Amino acid sequence: MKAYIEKIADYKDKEVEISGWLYNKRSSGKIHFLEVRDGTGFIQVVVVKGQVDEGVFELCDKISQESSIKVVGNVREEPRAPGGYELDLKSIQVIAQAEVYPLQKKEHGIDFLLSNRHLWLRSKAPWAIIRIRDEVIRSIIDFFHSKDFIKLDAPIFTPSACEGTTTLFEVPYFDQKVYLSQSGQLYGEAGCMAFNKIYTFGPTFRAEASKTRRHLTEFWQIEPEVAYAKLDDIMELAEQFVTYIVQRVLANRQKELKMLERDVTILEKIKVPFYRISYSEAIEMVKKQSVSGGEVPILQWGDDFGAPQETYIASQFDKPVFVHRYPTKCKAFYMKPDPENPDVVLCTDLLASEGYGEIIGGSQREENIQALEKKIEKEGLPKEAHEWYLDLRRYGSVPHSGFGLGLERLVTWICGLHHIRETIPFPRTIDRVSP
RNA sequence: UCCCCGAUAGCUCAAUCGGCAGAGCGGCUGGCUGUUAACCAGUAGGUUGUAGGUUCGAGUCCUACUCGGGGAGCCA
Repeated sequence: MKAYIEKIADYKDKEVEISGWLYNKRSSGKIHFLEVRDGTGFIQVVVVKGQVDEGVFELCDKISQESSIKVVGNVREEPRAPGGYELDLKSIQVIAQAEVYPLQKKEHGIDFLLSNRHLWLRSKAPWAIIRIRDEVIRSIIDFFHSKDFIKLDAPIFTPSACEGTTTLFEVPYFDQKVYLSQSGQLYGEAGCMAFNKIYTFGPTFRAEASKTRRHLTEFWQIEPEVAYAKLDDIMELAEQFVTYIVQRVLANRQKELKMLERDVTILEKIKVPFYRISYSEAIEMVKKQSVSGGEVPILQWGDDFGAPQETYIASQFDKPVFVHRYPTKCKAFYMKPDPENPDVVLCTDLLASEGYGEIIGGSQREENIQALEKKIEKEGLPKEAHEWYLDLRRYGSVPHSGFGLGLERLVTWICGLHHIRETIPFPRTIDRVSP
């Protein structure tokens, strides 16, 4: 009976056939331990001399790492085996003997691993991370589906730059130039006027010359946009959203979190409501810390937070924290100023706990056409490019709000990783585009 | 774009004051009946990133370049 390792417990004391690859081999002369992976999991296969044909035993001694193999054997519960189950080998077929495999069980440098990313994906840590990423993606779709959001796919080719061209990738498009999308938001706003509740989910591109553990040039964004929603509504949506995803990963990817040695007690605390503080309160926190001898540089009201401030603020909380109402001058043109204080806008950033920093940025959008036109003019943005966007205010404008969540930053935090590049199958960074 | 660090065997790294380039892993050969990145013995494996300079002598010091890493700013 054909079986996948992921479901091996269902086949206890039965004979199964597993098609996979030889992950590792340990041998003691008259007993071989083959660690076999099939993509769905890892299992130890035992080959004892005398209990199998002499030819089978000899063959097992000669199979190289990562050779593709089919094994047939009996599934047995075994506490000494890494996965709790073991396969007693009956027969084995080598599909393709692998050449000497470049990746070893011992340590490797990051440059070597990234150059061999196509092979590195087979190793345990990348395998666990990408499976968690998949669970996050499934959770995102299920969450919005359960709330009757429509998935609206924003274009990847976009016409002339809406927010300036410095961080956009330019691509030739027949006899003109277009840019790779850096956000689906403006299209999402059009979508929410048509479908009320929508979300976009797709790759986005930023040509920022950023060289940090939090940046990729190609990354995936989820951007819900909701008609008639105010800032508070969107913060509630965001905390429910993040809570749902984290709890789903805890429920379905416990084994993978353990492989990554993630402290799940931290994740177990991720439940609504999250903390909420204003930008002004956050500035005060940083000041107070500095007065009592802290090392985080102090900021004046009106300055945007840098990495040290953001890390400090997030580290003061055991759950993610919303920082809302930033100074108007720090934020994008489409954000609506607070009617009670026009110096700040109705925006919110969600900072992940443990110093992982911003995972969500959102706001209530400016729905008044005059205010929006004034802002576009003031920031020197091309008016023609925004005409269709202004139409959304001309024809039945309503308050609306939305946010953007960076998939890879979320996965980095959930997995407790040091660097974002491990959360996407083939990372694109400023100086690496292959494999 | 700016600042800091690095490049030695297939991989991860040593090499004292400028004085014979070495270990583990991986490969190969052999041993081992419960291994967990198995272990033990033997063995092969080098244009020290590139180009130049100083020196009796350079992996080591100097200059430039290339590639990579870490951080800043900006952001998700």
